[in-house]
Amino acid sequence: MREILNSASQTMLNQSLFEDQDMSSQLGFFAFSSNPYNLPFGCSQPSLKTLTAVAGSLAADTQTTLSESATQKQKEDVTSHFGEPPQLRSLQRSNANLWAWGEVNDCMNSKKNGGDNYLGVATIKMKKIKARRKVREPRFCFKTLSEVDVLDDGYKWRKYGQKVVKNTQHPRSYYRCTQDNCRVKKRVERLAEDPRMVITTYEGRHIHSPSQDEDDSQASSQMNNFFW
DNA sequence: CGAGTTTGACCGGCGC
DNA sequence: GCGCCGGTCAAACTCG
Repeated sequence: MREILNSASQTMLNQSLFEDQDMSSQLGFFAFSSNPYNLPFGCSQPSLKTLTAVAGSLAADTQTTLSESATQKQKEDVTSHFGEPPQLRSLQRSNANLWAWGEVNDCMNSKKNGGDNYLGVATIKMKKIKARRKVREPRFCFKTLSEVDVLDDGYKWRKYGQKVVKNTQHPRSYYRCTQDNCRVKKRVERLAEDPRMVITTYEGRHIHSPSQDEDDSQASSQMNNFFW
């Protein structure tokens, strides 16, 4: 799995996917059908682009895919934005997974249906969020099948709050990076529809390398590149 | 004893 | 203006 992650990381770096402009203006999700290594991976709306790049590296191993319920328009939009790489075709054909573009729109505290204007809705939400908080750090959100809430991403986190969010059974936990001067936060909650799924949202950029055991140092370093 | 967690209080944005 | 809600604070508590 680490090799796959590293490969995906390199692919994304090569394609300069994580530009601030994209990250700060868009929000999305990237989902995996299983995560036996208990590692967070994947990201965000750069999603359309990222999805294409990362899924190309991961699909065979993790059965990652656009959901069957993705509308034809959504698939066409992906194709029109980024061509039709082999990876994307493989995603569209896969029957294995469950993540819907509609769910992408619904996931962040919204009960509204994403519908056809899936990007439009996400953009509107981000504008609302920006209006509410003047400074909004880049955010990544992804969904992972995991029994544990807090995924080991190589960084040290300190919990600073927990909140029961309306219409959800499971509390949302708030974490901050323990490193001095590092203002990265993450939120962890379980998906109401499927409590086996953990939704992790990162906000901000780490200004340091992950703290890791020696065995993992190389991999974690590349994980760092993968995310930020 | 220091680091991390828990949890009720508080704050600010938003909708009505 | 008021109430709701998500996010944060901070004191008390737990753990190693």
